[in-house]
Amino acid sequence: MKDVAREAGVALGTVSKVFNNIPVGESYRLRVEQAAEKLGYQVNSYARSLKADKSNIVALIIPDTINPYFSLLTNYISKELAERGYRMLLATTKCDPDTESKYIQMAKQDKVAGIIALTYKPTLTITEPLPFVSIDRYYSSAIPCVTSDNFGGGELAARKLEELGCSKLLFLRIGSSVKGETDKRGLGFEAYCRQNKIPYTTFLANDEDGPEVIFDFLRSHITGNTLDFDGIFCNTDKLAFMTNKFLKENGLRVPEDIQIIGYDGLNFFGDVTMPCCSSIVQPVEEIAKTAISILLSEDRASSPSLTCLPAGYRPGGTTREDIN
Amino acid sequence: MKDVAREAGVALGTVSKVFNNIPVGESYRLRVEQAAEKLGYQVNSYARSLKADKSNIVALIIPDTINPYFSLLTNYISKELAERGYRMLLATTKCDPDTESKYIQMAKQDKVAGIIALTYKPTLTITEPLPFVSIDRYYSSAIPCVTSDNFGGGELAARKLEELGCSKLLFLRIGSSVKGETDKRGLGFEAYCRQNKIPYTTFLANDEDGPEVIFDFLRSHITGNTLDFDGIFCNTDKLAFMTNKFLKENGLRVPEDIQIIGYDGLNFFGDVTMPCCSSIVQPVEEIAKTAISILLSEDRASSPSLTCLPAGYRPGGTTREDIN
DNA sequence: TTGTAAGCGTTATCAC
DNA sequence: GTGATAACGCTTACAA
Repeated sequence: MKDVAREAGVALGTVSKVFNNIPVGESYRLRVEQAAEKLGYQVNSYARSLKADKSNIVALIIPDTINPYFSLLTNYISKELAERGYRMLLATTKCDPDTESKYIQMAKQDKVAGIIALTYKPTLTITEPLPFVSIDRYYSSAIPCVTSDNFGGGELAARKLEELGCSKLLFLRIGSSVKGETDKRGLGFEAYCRQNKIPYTTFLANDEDGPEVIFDFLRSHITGNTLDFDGIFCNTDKLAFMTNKFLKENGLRVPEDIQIIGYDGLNFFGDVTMPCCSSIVQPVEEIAKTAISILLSEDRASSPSLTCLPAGYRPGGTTREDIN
Repeated sequence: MKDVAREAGVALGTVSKVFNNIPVGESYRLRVEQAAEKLGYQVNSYARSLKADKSNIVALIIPDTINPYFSLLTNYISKELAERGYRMLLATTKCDPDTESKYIQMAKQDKVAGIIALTYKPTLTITEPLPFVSIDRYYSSAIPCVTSDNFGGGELAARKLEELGCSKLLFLRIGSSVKGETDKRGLGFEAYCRQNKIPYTTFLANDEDGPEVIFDFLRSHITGNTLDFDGIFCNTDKLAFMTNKFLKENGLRVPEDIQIIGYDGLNFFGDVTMPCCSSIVQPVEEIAKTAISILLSEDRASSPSLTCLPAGYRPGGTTREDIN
């Protein structure tokens, strides 16, 4: 910067002003810009952040980027941050609470503008005034949480199955043993069934158990070529996909005899022309946008502590829309 | 840091030494650590980077994190960098050359330790001495490129299909019109066929064309319930998946009558128990490790300008291993 | 409007 | 081994 000032024959402060869009004599501005160009000058963002005691970097802390839902989320958060002039620091935790804490520490050292996290730590305390937004997990009214309307999505799944002619419903769930907002998917489903007097069964498993327990359960409900259920709601698309595969391998017909709805709205290879199953679609892009809006808003104190964005239904081959 | 020094009753320099693991009297070290703990002190990485004129952040520039191959790569690069004490800045470009350039600029300003990029810019010039490693696209001997052994993978696919009893081979390709290392997949396939006198056909399409032209081509080779080919090698798993789906929908039997091998080694939902097709598996984790090793090595000048890591074959339901 | 100088939190140098 | 001091590149009062 000094060199630029010398080259342009102006003072240091003037150069700084030019790069901060602070009004300056037009002739000066030109001279500075030319000098900067000539010298290939670039502002040093560290010096800048040091001075300002903050940066325009946001940290995203997420279990991994392999799970398609996580990678979708990562993609949209990255995109949205870029549009707002922020950069993204990505940390993957494999759901390990210690790693999560470590990265939160690191992010503080890095004086990031804020943290967006999808964590599995049962307890989490953000002492600092550091902007923090949680996704899919509610901690306290002090930490804004953004998620899809899991309860409503569960209700919607039940209603859709009902409309599609199913009368013996089943809710299948596999997931983390750590409580989260996504557990409400099942609650919404059950609430709708009870309210509308639709018989339903629920089977829950934890990730640690593995999918085999789900298959065992299904097996125990197969008699010859029929299953005791004709409509299944799975808490994720992955489970819906696996259930679909399992049933077909066992001689059952999907969607002719059994219809399946998942949750997430994922597509094979991320290609919207290839939905992986009929599903309750998460508004991933909206979730990303909302999380960032809250994170960067001036007064986060006034942000709702829980934001549930509407999820919609999308057919994807495991339901019989044709007969509607 | 000043506060810590005062609290501990030592000089500023001493505190600095403690946090940099520079030998210091044990009693001093203890006092400093306690004071830091008490005050909740954290080093400011901006001040540090400003001083050092470099950081321990590496930028990853990639089209998106939706494509499963990209998200796998992102995941492993993130993991590997973390293990080496680096953090990762992620930038998604949607394959737009301008965006790519912009992010490379930004990364320079951020004084990152290096850049790993999977780009689609036909021309790219890294003037700076900034460490840069390209993935899947070779630019010049000055820019190290890491990729899988695409040529060898193509040969392997042809050999496997031959071993699996196929005699009328087809190579299908859809991809970017920008030349890249991955184009060698087809070359390897063809080379093997020629060398072994196996009849083969090649059909190439660009992303802009869309998959429909591939389907049209296939349609024109279907006669009743048979296809003119019995072994197909697709340049990506996505194409293999789509081809498989198309053929089945058109009454053809995979893998009974037609066997398909893709390239990438992807799994549904990233779950290794659910391969999406028989495939030539990219050593994604190795690619990530190698790229990082080269990027961070002291003398990158001595690094090979093109590193091709071996790709292996993995059955995945679209080939008939049973009859082997 | 422009120039000057202090200071952000570190690290490195050098007497002590 | 320890402690004062300068310097990294930038922003921002404040003085000119």
